[in-house]
Amino acid sequence: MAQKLTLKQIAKDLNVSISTVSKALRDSYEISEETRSKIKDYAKSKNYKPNSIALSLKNQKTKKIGIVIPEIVHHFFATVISGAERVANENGYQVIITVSDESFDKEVVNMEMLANGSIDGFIMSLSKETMDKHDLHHLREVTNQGMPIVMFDRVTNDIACDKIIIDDVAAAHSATDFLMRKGRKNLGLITTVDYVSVGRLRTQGFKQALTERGYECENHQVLKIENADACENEIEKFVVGNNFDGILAVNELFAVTASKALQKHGRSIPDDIAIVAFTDGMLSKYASPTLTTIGQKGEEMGGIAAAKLIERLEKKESDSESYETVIVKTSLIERESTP
Amino acid sequence: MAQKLTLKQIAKDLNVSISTVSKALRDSYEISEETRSKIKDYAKSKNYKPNSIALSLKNQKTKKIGIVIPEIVHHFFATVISGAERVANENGYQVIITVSDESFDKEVVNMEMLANGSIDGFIMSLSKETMDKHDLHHLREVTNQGMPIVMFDRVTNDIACDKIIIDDVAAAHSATDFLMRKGRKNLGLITTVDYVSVGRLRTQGFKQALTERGYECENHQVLKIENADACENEIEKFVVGNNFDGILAVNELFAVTASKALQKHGRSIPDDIAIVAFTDGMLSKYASPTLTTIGQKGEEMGGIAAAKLIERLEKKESDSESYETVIVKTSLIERESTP
DNA sequence: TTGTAAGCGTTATCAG
DNA sequence: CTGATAACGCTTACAA
Repeated sequence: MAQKLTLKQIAKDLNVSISTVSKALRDSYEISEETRSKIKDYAKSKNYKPNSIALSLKNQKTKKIGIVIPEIVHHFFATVISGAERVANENGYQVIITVSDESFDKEVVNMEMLANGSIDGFIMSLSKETMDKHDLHHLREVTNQGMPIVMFDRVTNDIACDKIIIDDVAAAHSATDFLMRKGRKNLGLITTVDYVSVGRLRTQGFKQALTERGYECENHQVLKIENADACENEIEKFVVGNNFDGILAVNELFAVTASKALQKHGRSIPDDIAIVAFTDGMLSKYASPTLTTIGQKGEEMGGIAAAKLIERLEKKESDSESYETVIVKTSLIERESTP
Repeated sequence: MAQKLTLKQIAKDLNVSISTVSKALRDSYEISEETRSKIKDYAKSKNYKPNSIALSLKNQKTKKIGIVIPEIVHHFFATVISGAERVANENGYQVIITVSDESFDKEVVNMEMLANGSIDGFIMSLSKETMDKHDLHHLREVTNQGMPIVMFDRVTNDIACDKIIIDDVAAAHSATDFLMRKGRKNLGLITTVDYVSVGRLRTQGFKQALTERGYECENHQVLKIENADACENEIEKFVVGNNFDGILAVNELFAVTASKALQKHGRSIPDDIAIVAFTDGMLSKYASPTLTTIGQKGEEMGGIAAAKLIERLEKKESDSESYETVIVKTSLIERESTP
């Protein structure tokens, strides 16, 4: 069990000073060709790798990015991580993941742990509880220290930072429009409670599309789900008890649940009732019938978030205190659940 | 943008020495009640948090665990991360995630990066390519340095480390048995190529169960999928072209694909043909019909892996060079795809 | 009770 | 061309 090789050890083994070793390995012109290659050969043969912790301390940067998400066992967030990880790696960064479990307290604790020098910046999506309480002191503390944050999906305008979102209003609007163009007139929306920003915005887009076409959007056409784990009965009652010919759902889970409930009651999809869902994940592709979805481009959002963050980390600080909001285009992926 | 607070800064602000501050904050008996509370109050008011990088360097331990997995957008691996992250956090550790994308080279690079002091130990599942080439030098290098590895799911016996697996042979055996007890006589297996350890072992369990009951397992009863991204046609041909009344699939994706192909050809599930799949994920719960599965307990495996690793990290080194293999019990979750 | 100094592994500055 | 020294932030003998 060979001890980890350090500059000191190499210096001792080769009877030179530590700084000579350091310089030789970094190809300094100050070191003679001879010693340089002697040292480099030795280092290579022993597979020397500089200690990244020491470098972090010295350089005051860790080359690590903290990702804070509400959940990891969730297709959308997993794709975001995937995209962020890829771009981070391409730029010599690594990602540290923490999960808030939709809890404000866990979000605070996780961010405090990471902010103590472990990382250079954050990529995050707010927990439900944080959005509900709207307590953002932990985020302010981080930005006040000069540590940049890039938010995605569930964001807030009350923190100075870059944001990566999809245009939820427009996407919901165009999906609703799509259903109406297919001749559907009685539309139902299955969404989340309003404090979840994406749910609220999608609801807004849905309603806008309806009123623009002169439909009134009665309250009973919108179902707001508080707890996704126990939504089955609610959704069944909603879709079966109303005379819809089209459904828009803000995520796959709500959509599949609705689809199954409808089929159980003998309704045919898409003939009797069409379904469009947000989030293009596994369920949509493999449900029966397959679901028409609005792709959320998680991979892309994650990649952009990482790129933005790294860009900010690497440019001379102090300049450009202007933050940007990137809106990632969504696209409708038509499958069997719409005619 | 307040600069990050350090001991040095506190010492200067309060006109004491750095070590006095350090000791006071750690409640050393050496420091007088008065200075101690003065320092602690000040630190608290300014929200001082020790720099974790400096601590890592000093203590030669990072309190970080590296997780190396083949894929992250994959329900099973996501659950493993979730379990590992939870247990790690409970013990004051954080997790750094890297993804090999099933590539040997990426696995090597990722592990080398992390092994340079960034983490205290690894939790990992081998990439397909690594299993295929069976080149394990990067793993040996890590263990030779005295850095522990805990492997899960896709493991090898050629590295001295703890392992967390399910009993794939037994699970496949009992699932096959289950189908036979339901009166099914013509069974098909959809599995992966043999170098993926779990695929090989599950195939073995399947065959064992058949021969024990006196069936011969002809080759055409086993379909080995090389590339999961393009398996649709292969699976369709296999399940439709043979006269099966039962199918065992080594993952959900193969199972759902088979299910849809069969339904397309007018076969009824489970009446004409029953299906059992490994991995209890989203697809199984929401497919039509819902799938009977063998739960793989990813969350539990991740938790055990983290616990084992942390246990090894925190016990006096040198002792106990004996490694353990934990076999996590699986359970059959019966749903609509079996009678 | 407080402070000084060495050390963790690096790099950078400056002296020899 | 090579080496000693300080610094990054923290802990801990040891000195005062």
